[in-house]
Amino acid sequence: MARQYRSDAMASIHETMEALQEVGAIDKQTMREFDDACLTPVEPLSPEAIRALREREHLSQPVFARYLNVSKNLVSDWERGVKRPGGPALRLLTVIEKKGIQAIA
Amino acid sequence: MARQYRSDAMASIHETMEALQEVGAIDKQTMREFDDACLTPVEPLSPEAIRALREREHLSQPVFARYLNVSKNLVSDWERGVKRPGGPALRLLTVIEKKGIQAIA
DNA sequence: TGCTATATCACACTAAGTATTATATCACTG
DNA sequence: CAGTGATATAATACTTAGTGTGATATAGCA
Repeated sequence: MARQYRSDAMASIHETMEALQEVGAIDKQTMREFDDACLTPVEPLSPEAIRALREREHLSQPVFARYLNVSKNLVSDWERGVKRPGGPALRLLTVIEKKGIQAIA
Repeated sequence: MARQYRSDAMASIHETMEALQEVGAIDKQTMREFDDACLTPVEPLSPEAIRALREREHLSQPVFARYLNVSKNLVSDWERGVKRPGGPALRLLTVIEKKGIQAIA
């Protein structure tokens, strides 16, 4: 329950804020700062953390790779520490970590 | 309601399948094929489509960039057709297109 | 009048991500 | 037991996505 709370709350708050902004009740500046505060920070993931994440979802490397829309070799490289997931890839992994694979399926 | 149906159904079906597999009712092979069938395909996005997507969410380039965990210049490049979003970035954009920005917030 | 945010643009750089190929292991099956 | 297929690791070479810096132009707001 605690895991779901943050994102659900954020979703409804965001909708409310958007409505207020469209109606002119709050200015763009406030909306901008709100959006900034909304962001879930991304922290680097260790190779072990990536493997643990994939195995938590009961997925093989090839299937996991297709979920992320990357090549299967890249997942292998991530898990062996040969390469590090970058900007958008790191965001995807963070989303899966927080909300599960169904969030992006 | 139609927009939510597919992913919600997929989520619960996936949970059921996982439970069946853990209990040994279905084999890994079947699970693999099921996972494959689950994937939402990613189609390339035109520069205009990316811009339309961002504006639909009422986000500036810098804020949109922070949601995706990319630099603000890259979003500008995407929207002007200078660069094309690749593997993981394309998956992120597709998720936002189908489920909204709150899906990854 | 300035201040701030937005957006376009140029440029050089790093490394993420791709494709191909090969190998070893394990599970399933005829 | 041999054979097939999926998984995972591995090496290599290549392409380009993505970064960072800095400059410019514009529009809205105090």
